[in-house]
Parts: sequence; structure tokens; C-alpha cells
Amino acid sequence: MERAAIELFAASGVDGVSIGEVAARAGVSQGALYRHYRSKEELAGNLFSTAYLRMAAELGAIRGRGRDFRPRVGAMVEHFCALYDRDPALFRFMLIAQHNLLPRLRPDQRTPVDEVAEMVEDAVRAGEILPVNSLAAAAAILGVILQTAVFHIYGRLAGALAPRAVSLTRAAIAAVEALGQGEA
Amino acid sequence: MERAAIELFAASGVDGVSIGEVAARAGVSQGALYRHYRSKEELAGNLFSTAYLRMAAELGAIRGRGRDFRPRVGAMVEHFCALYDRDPALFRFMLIAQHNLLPRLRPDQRTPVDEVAEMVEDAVRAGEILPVNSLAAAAAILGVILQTAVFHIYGRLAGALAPRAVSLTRAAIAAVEALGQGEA
Amino acid sequence: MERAAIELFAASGVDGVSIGEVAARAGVSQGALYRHYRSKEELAGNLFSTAYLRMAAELGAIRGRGRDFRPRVGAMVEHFCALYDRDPALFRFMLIAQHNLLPRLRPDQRTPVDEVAEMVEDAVRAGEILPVNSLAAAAAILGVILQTAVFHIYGRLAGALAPRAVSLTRAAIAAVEALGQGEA
Amino acid sequence: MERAAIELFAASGVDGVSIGEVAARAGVSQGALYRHYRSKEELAGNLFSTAYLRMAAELGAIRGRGRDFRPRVGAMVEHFCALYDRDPALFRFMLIAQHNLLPRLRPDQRTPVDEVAEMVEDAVRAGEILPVNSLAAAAAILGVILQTAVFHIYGRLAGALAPRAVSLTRAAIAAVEALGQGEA
DNA sequence: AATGAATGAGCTTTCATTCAT
DNA sequence: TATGAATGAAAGCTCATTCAT
Repeated sequence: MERAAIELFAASGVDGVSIGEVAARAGVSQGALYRHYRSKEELAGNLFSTAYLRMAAELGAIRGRGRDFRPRVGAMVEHFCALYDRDPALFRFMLIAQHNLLPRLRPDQRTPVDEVAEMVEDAVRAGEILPVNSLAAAAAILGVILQTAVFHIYGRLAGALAPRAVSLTRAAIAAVEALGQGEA
Repeated sequence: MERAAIELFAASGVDGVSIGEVAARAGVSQGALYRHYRSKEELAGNLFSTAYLRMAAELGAIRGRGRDFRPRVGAMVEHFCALYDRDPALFRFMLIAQHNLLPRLRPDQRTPVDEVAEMVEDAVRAGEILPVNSLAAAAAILGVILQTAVFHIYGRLAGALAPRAVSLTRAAIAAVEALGQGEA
Repeated sequence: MERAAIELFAASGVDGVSIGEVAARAGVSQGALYRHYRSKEELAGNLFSTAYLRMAAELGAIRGRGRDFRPRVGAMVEHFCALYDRDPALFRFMLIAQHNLLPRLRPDQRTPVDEVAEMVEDAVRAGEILPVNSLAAAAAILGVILQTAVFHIYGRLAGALAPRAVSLTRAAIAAVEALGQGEA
Repeated sequence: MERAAIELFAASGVDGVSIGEVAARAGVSQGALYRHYRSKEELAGNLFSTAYLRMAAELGAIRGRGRDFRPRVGAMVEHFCALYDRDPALFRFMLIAQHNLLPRLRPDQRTPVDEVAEMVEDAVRAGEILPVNSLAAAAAILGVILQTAVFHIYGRLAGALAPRAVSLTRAAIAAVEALGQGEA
């Protein structure tokens, strides 16, 4: 059921898919959906929150596994690539749905953005990189990764994302370092 | 009318806005909209195509004004920042709507992606940067810019985008150079 | 303008044609139609009444030209065939539109049905045919003619209607005579 | 639901009746109609096809029950009269709707016209009547019946149709025989 | 007098949601 | 508990009609 919803939402957007289509693809009745979710909005919101916060937790775990900036960025990039390769529909769903569903998160919930930004702050504190606005840096890191994923989704780039992980990591780090050089 | 539509589409997505709402905000009747656009889809599609292709043309003009890679990237980044600062609603509309509306473009129409990628190819040919997959490089450049804009939209970053143009340019160029170092 | 309306109404029915389509085919603006007719219903009603009452008047004239039953029936049949061959659209319009527009006629207006029925009464009075319900006889006469026209419209019968006039006349008269034999 | 639709369509034509009116008369919601028929056009089309093809099948059965021309015509006429008396709304619906809905039938589907025409061909082959164009003959037979029904619908003739069956049969046969006399 | 943009009511259709079975 | 028919509130769209120019 969740699978059916994610695939359809990824293809047509939440508003572009009816409950009937989700039920049909899931092989259950329309009414059955309402036993698990009180409304379509709750269905979409739950799916998004679950995936988004889980990604945040996984990035948090990566952050907890090491101390050095470069390997941490590398591990995060690899994580994004692995998720994309394993479940492009889920990835696309998150990219599309964030515009409508991000505001539903409670302000205290840790997001992937928070984790990336905090990792940058760690690196600044440790003197590994020049001082930099951590959110601006997070934007650069995520932008490099996500826009590459978008190009894969739209067919501009072919193949799996994982083979690009090394160069994406290098690009993300270079971008952050370049940002820092302006703060002097 | 176009303004009303862009602002509402930017706020709630095309599917999240009814023709009635567009008409009400534009101060005209619903029927009047259909004198100008044959359907809601055509309205959204026209608005998107116009803005998207215009951006491509402007990037193309920038490409035509100079030869050197770094100033060109700088001019493009500034162009994006200026558009964002001048019309954040239009910017947000393009970011949101691309997922549904990009497939409506004819394959022969030049997009911003094409222009950025070609600029990268120019630089490779001129020996200004190491050889690199031009689309991967375009993804890095656009990712750095657009994700920063997204953070502004969501309030993660404050103020205008223009002041960030210089450091964004540096970050974008650094990212592309870093990508090239992997191709050796 | 009237021509355009008749052709379109004949093809799709009055309700199936918009004022805009009539105006477009007539080469005038929509507003211009309202200078001549106060509403679409008046347009359709006027066209129908004019054609229908004119046909009645012409049948009345035929009735006035002779006394004998058989030649009168023949002249009427020929008249129907000629109208069909000259203007099938008008014929089809009358056949289709009567269901909606007949009730708009004033009860005192003489219709084709009245003329045919009265011709039958003349013949009964003159002893040319056995006594018969004149409306039942009119139904037989008109039925033979009109259903043949319908078959031409739908392509079941090909060519012009005029060549069938003689046999249709014979059939119509035979039907009336057969009706009369039951009244004994 | 079907009943409500037939009665309303018979009174005002398919285009003259809204789905809301059908639903109201049927005592269900508008949406409920769409569980059974995908569109108003499908509703009208199904009702027409069902009734029209059923009539064809019943005429076919009559044709199969006997061999001789006159009793067959009589049985068919009686069948039309009985249908009219039992369900004048359905009869009127078929008369009105054929102009729009006949083209929806597949060419291979047998219609009442086919059955009547084939019955005529049988009679010609058996030497019961003079050679005659079977479709022209079918037009005469159907015209005599249907135009009489039309007169009943419009109040020109009163009472039930069944009492007219015998004389209508005589008239129809006489008309066909008269047609044949022209072919010599 | 003619135009054609604008109106607003009404139409067909969809769909999230409910509920009897 | 699961189903799917029914609901009713919109939505997108059309169109007869009006009216400023």
C-alpha cells in the first residue's frame, strides 16, 4: 500500500493521484486505506515524514561514526547515491513532495538539512575548513548531490548514481571550501 | 492574470490551485480566463515555458557576451540571483512546476540546462578547465545555485540572494574543477 | 447566417450547436446574431416555423390547384422529394427539430399535416376513396415519404429522392386505400 | 435510474436533460450515476443501443417463427404497437435519439431496419410479392408504423396503438405491393 | 451597426470520504 | 474487518447573453 502510493506520488505528484488509483495499484479497496490513514493528506504526510526523518537519522548516524570532515561528506554522498539507486521512486517522491509537505514537520524534528549543516559546523569548529555559514554550505553540498539526482531522473544523466559518489564528494567539498574563502 | 496565477501556483502548486482562485485574485471571472488559455493546463504550461525558455535565452545571451569561463559563470549566477530577488514567486513556480511541466517542452527547445552545459563544453575546449562531463558539471553549477535559492524560499537563509553571488560563483567553479580532477 | 444555422442544426441538433459555432460558420460576430434574434431559441424557432409553415403553404397551394386525389398526392410527394433534393440540410433540420419546436406553433397555424389530412377529407367527400380517418391516412402518406427520406439521410438509400416520387405516390395511395378497407 | 433517464430523455432530448435532473428523478446523487455509466453519453448510448438492438432481436424472432409474408408483417406491426402502448417513453426516446445515437452502433450489429428489409427479401424470393428494393420497402413499412406513432405522441391521434394494428398491417403490405408494381 | 471581451450560471465529471453490509 | 456503493462538495469548462467600445 505504501509502495503503491510512493510510486504513484513520485510519478504524478500527490495532487495528481487519486485514492482510487492508490487502492487499485495496491490491490485493496478504497475504504481499506482509511483504516490505516485518516485522510489522503495524512497518508502522503506520513510517507514523507517517515522517509525524510529516516534519512535524517541515517545522516546523523554517519555523523556519529567519525570525526573527520572529508570522510563524513563522502559517507553522506554515498548514502544519498545508494538510496537513489535502491529506490528512485522514493527519492523522486521526496524531491517533489517537499514543497507541500515540509511545512508539516514540527520545528523540533531534525532534518537532513540540519544534519549536514551540523556536520559543517563540526568541521569549522575543528578547524578543518575555513569558517562558513553552515546553512549556505549545506545548500552547496545538497545542491550538488540532489541536482545530479534530478538530472538522472529526467534522463539527462544515465546509469546508477553510485559511481558518481567519489567525484560528487570531491565537488561538494570543493564548493564548501570555496564558500569559506569569501568570508575572510 | 498571469501574475495572479504565478503567485498562487508558486504557493500551492498547480494542482493545489483552482481556476476560481486564480480568477478571484486576478479580479476577473472564471470564464474570462478561458478566452486567453484553453485550459488550466495550457495556462500553467504557457507560464512555465515562457519563463523557462526566457531564462534559457538570457543565459544564452550571457554566453554570447564573453569567452572566458569564470566571468561567464559569474554572470549566470548573478542572473539567477537577480531573478530570484526580483521575482521569488516566479522562481518558486519554476522550481515546483518543472516536475510536471518539463515533459511538455519540445526536445529541440534550448533550456537553461543546455546553455550551462554548453558553456562548460566551451571551457573544456578552450583548455580553461580539465575535461569533464558537461551535464554533470551543469548539475553541480545549477545545484549550488538552486539549492541555495530553495533554502531562501524555506527561510533557512535570509535576505537577498544577490549578495551571495560572488561566493556562489566561486563555489560553482570549484565544484566543476573538482569534478574534472576525477576524470584523469 | 440562417444557412449556417440550418446546416449546423441539421448536423448536430439545436442543443448540440453553440451560438459561437453558428457565428463562426456565418462569418459574423456572436453579438451580431443578437441583433436579428433575441435568443438562440428564437433563432431555431423562427427557422423551423418559417420552413415548416412555408411547406404547409406550398402543400395548400397544391391542394388548390386540382381536385382529384391521385394527382394531388403525386404533386405533394414530388414537392417533398424536390425539397429534399434541393436542400437536404433543411429537410433534416425539420425532421430533427420538430420534436422540440412543434409545440411552439400556435394551434391555429396550418401545418403540412393539416394540409395532407384535409386533402384526404376532400377525397373522401368526393367519393374518390373509402371513408377513412384523415389523420391516420395523413400519417401513412407522410410516413412513406419521410421514412424514405430518413433512409436517404442515413445512407441506406442512395441517389436523389425525385426518381422515387412515382412509386412513393403509388405506395402512399395504396396505403390510404388499404386503411379505408378496414372501416367497413 | 434507467427509467428516470428514459423518461426525461424522451421528454426533452438527451441534450436537454442534465445529469442532475436524471439523478434527482432517480432519487440518487449525481456521483452515483457515474458508478454505472462513465459519462452521460455512455448512459444515453447504452440505453438506446439496448432498446434498439433488443427490438431488432425481437423482430428477428418474429421472422424466425413463420414463413409467410403477411402474417409476419402483422406480427411485426403488432410488436411495434405493443411496445408503444406498454412504454411510450421508451418509444419516443428511440425516435428522438436515433438521430444522434445511431452512428454509435457498430456496422455489424443487426438493426430493426435490417430485419424488416430481410423479411421483404424473403417474400420476394418466395414469390409472395413482386420484386422490390428491400430497403425502400422497409422504409414504407416502418414509415407507416412510426409516423402513426408520432401522431399519437403529438396527440394528433388518440387512444392506444394496438387497435390500429390490423389496418396498419394492411396499409404496410399494400404500400409494399404498390412499390413492386413500379419495378416491372 | 458591429465587435468581441466579459460575465455568471450551469454543466459534466472527479474524488475524498463515509457507511451499510 | 474489508468492501465498494453512495455521497456531496468541489473542480474544470462551456456557453447564452450582455455591453463598452
